[in-house]
Amino acid sequence: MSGTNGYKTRQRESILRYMTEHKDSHVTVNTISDYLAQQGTPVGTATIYRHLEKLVEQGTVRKYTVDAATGACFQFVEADRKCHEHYHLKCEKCGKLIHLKCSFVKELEEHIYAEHGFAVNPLRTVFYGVCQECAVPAAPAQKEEQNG
Amino acid sequence: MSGTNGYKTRQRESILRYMTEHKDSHVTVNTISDYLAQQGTPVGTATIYRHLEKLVEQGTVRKYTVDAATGACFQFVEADRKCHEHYHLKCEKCGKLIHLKCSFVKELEEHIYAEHGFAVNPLRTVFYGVCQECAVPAAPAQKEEQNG
DNA sequence: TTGCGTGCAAAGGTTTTGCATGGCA
DNA sequence: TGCCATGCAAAACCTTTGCACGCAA
Repeated sequence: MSGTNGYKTRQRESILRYMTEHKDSHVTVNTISDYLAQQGTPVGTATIYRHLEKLVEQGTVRKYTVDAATGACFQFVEADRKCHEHYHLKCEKCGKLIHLKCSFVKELEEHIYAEHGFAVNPLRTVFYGVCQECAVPAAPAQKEEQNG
Repeated sequence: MSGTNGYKTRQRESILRYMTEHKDSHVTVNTISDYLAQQGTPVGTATIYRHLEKLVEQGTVRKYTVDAATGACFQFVEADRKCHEHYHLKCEKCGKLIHLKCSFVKELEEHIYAEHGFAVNPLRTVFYGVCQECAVPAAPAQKEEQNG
């Protein structure tokens, strides 16, 4: 984190560009790898992991580990946006990820810090539950797959 | 649940007993496997996974996937307790898991349901952040601890 | 030139699966 | 007896690591 943060390489550019161009979606290393390969600018898996690790440390990218078999999901984080007010809701049935922009959560965050001495990290915290569509009793999906 | 849920076997009893006796801590499959082996009642890894999977579906056990390398953590859930008001705070630095009993969170839960149409599942939701001890640069709490 | 960045492959880990056997009902 | 449960091992998966080479600075 001190000063210069690495060389400017083709691989780094490709990864960073991909992340910025997909800032609203959650992607896996596999997704990135496949995409870059199709674009004619393939990047080794290990390299992707190494870059993503640094980006997570910097706070440029946030990381979710939903499942060990599925692998980790990464999402680009804009420095300009108020990402500390930006939480996520993840539906346990359809796997959909919903962006939650809500001042109420911000209040809770302050409450937990003031009363419980715990500084919540919105970048990592995910609310699990059931979304509106999946809650409809007409279609009680029991065992759905986990997509992104 | 759908009627009879499997045979009553020694392995099943061992796993269930272990989970109920460790309801306050978070254990991995490896932990369970080692413990049962030491107790003289070894159970195959695959069997543990298969049982745990069913227990998670039933809601008897909750599952956390912190890291792909570390593996999933499982915790027994008591049906009697008001677990729907019981959230968890997990420190990203020392790994400590804190139980949060707070009416404010309950309010947020209702707000999200009413305003955003999303039914939060407290059994699965974990707030990530930094605990009081680790926030002080002088004395960080012990590492790698996963009880709670 | 210096030393980080990269890719390949192997190693490490957790989790799943196939199949023959064992045991509950 | 019928069929689920079990265990073993292999497979599948994501992720990390070692090493030789390439390339930015």
